[in-house]
Amino acid sequence: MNELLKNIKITINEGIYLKDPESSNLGKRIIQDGIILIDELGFDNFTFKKLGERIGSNESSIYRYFENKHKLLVYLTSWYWGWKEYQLVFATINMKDTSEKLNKAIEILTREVEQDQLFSHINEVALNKIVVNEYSKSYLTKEVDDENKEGYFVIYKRLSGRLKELISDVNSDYQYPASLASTILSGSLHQHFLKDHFKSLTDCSASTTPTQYFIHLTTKLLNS
Amino acid sequence: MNELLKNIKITINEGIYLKDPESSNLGKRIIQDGIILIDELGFDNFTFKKLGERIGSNESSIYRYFENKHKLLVYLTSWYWGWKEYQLVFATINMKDTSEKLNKAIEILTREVEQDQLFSHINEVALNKIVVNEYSKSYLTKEVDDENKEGYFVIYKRLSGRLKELISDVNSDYQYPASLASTILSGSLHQHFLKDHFKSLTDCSASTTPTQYFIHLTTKLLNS
DNA sequence: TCTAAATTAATAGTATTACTATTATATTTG
DNA sequence: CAAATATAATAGTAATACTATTAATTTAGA
Repeated sequence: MNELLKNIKITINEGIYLKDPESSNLGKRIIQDGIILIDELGFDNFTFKKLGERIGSNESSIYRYFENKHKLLVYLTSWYWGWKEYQLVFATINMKDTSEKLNKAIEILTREVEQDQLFSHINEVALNKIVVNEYSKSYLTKEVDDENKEGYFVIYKRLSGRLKELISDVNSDYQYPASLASTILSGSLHQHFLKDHFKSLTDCSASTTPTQYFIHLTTKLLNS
Repeated sequence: MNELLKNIKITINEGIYLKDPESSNLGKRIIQDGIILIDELGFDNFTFKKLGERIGSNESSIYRYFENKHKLLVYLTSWYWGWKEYQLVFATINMKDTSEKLNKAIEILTREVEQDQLFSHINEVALNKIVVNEYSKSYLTKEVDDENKEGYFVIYKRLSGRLKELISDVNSDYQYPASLASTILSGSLHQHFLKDHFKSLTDCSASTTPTQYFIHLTTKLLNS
């Protein structure tokens, strides 16, 4: 089993990068240290120059992998959602009960992230923090429609679609499965953000998790 | 009544601006044309230089009102939430039935925005688009905790608190009133965004509104 | 109404960002 | 081992996000 897993690679749309960062050592360092540095500085303060300094390489070399830092963010967050999708599919594949399956999916998509040994150069905990703090910046742009057409957000859309299907499998009469799926996905990031910065705006805390909130909400909505 | 309304001014935390833009003609043009220009260019491409050119004034004059464009965004979005709060309070003040009151509040907070004649130099339709596309950028920063301490987000927090109270008034046993309130507020912006750019991720469209989705969701959740 | 104070406009300048281009030096591959 | 490819170093540009200074204009008070 572990041998099989070693061959898993999360596939990212080729239009997002100029050169596949998985194809070289420098590329992997760009990803590995890029994640750490964006987490540390925040995306707004992050520059390729700073990343170059950090990895002992040159700004211009990084530009040979990614056109600009926005594309790097799209790459990293796509990877994150691909990783979540893989977990979701893997964990629910043998489940038969639709409610159990949906609850498992919600758990995977809303829970606190832990390090995954499978992808050694990726710090998933830091990457999750990037997704919570910066994901919306990747699509809240004037170029969103063009980039969407180019397939930059396919992984996220596919994941949201899977969740929507699971919702409809539990209750095919529910009228808003797509909206509920997107509410869970983006709402979960938001609740995690609120518990770290705006405690008064959420009931989530150390003892109450976004997972509990969203499972309760979904259960109530679908079981009438 | 109209005379009374004419004196309404939405009060913004003084730390957000250097000089009150409501206090001068130039200040009002900064707000009025700032809204149009941010809507047109997107916040990322917006600069004080471009705004200066547009209003026939100088970049450095704008800096005397706002330290930087981030503060202008915080100002504009605060104003927006203050405007929504005023609508909410005004519309629900004489209502007795708690469910009716909550539904009215959700309607006000999630509906399509229309021009308000009361505030002549503010284009609320454009401002709403700014809030949908840019609001999260105002708090997804490394400075969020400091700015929160300074009171930059009080209006939004107060509004979310009001919604939370209305939720609890309908069903005091519901365990997640604060999370539900923030889910409705930020989720509504998100659903509006999705229907414009990612139709497959939402059930909202010309015929189905975010208001319907959130009222259905809230009703189901609170009435057991 | 005149003067002083305050505001605004114009100009210039700086550090940083977000790149591009060129060339030199490694490294890999056939 | 040569050729191809990748990387590093250097330099340069246009735009951004400001700050400082001074001049012109407006406003407010005596």
